[in-house]
Amino acid sequence: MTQLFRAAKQNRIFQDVVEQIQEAIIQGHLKVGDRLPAERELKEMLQTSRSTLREALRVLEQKGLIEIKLGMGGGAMVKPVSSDLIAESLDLLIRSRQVPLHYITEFRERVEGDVVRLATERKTDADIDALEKLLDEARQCIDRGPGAVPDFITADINIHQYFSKITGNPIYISIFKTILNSSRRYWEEYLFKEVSEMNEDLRDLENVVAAIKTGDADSACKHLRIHVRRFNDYMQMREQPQED
Amino acid sequence: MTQLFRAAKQNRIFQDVVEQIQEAIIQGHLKVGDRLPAERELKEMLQTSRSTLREALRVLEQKGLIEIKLGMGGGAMVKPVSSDLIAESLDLLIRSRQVPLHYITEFRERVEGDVVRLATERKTDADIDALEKLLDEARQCIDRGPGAVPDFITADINIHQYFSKITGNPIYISIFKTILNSSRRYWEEYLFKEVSEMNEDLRDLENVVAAIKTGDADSACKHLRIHVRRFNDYMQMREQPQED
DNA sequence: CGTGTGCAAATGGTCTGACCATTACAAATC
DNA sequence: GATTTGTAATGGTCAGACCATTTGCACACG
Repeated sequence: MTQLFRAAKQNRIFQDVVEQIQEAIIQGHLKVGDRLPAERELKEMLQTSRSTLREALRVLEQKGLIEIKLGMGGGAMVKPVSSDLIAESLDLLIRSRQVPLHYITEFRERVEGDVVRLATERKTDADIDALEKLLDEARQCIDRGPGAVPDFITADINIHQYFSKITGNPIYISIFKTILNSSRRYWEEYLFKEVSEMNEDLRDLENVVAAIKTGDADSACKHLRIHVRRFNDYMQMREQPQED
Repeated sequence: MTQLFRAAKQNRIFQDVVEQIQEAIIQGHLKVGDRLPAERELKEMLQTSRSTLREALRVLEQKGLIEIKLGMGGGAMVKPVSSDLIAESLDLLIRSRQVPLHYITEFRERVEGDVVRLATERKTDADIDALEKLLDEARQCIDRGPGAVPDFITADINIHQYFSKITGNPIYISIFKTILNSSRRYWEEYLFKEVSEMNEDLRDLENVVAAIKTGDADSACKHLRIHVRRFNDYMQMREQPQED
């Protein structure tokens, strides 16, 4: 009765292997950058077959805990846990349309509104410069005409993403990186069919940046929320044109 | 030149298989509840080996796209994409301590503050009843003495989680489900060593619920933020007692 | 007729051993 | 010294076998 518990392993040995390695990483016994033994060694240590071990490695890789390189000197390395892990899940959520658009919008409207508040408090002069440069890029895309819409969307995303970067909080940064990139396909499909809409979008963002610059958090938040809400309404109108 | 592109498959055939099946699911060719062919059939259709196919299935399973059951009549079923997918990523983030506690707290303080605002707007009488019942459970745990601390924490988590449920927004629900459960280990380690602290915690929550009940969103938000901040400070003091 | 029991088939899980493809490094060659 | 070539380590793939679990059906038994 010395080792209490251990060795249940339901069915599914590979799950057991996953948990052992994952725990070793989280507990710090395996540090970032460490290399796991080669598969043919590891299978001996774990007393399992190579196929089973490899299934476990696939899971760990998908979890973002390890990275596997090919060839001699390759193998499984422990990866730094990145907030980007949240990305794929959110992306799947949005792409599979399991979550109605209005929930995504509600989340974005409120949380990003809060983000620009934080950004207003924490901005530096360099941040303002960077934002104005990004606004300029967007402006140039509009001048280049309808062919530049994808670039305009990219510039738009960069601006929104920059707001979260100013907060310095990796959770905000990661969540917005995901939600913006996942929403991109909607924008490409439904928005910016006319130049006026690009101008409207740009004007909104200019207002937000101006408010951040002058330190008016309420105004920044307000303009951002109006902006998110308005373009959401455009998309919903065009997604379900049966509305009256 | 009829099939343009297809069949690049770098190295890593299983990746190719993952993408094909994933795309079929997202595009809707495979619907929720559909069963994939048995492994021995699928490997023929994809012209690959069973081991390679199985590595692909492990990845899809880890992504939460399919669920695999054992035995006759079992096999891989397409699962509804759940917001719970975000959970594991956040959990890994928090557990591996890659993100300093104060960022997590900042995120929680602000976003959960917003959640209780929403909850104040959307609550029903049944919600208030449920919340007061949960408060009562927490109260009873305190009466049961120090041994009931784990139960008290569970009750505490349930209350916070209920706030997000009232919003009805699956993104909020999923994010808080995760962040609360992941934080549990901190609370168990650092908090509630004395009854007074449990009482303090309970009083805070009672204030929030009371504000939600009377429809005072500002008050609900304020009390919640104070609460989150205060207990964060407790934890940080005890985590790094070298501070002066 | 109803019921329970056990067999059989389908299916995922594991194992073995082989071979291929890629990579790094060292040795040989110019 | 630079370039080429070989070699060994390592992950990727494959084929085929057997095991464990589950379901459903047939058959025996009451």
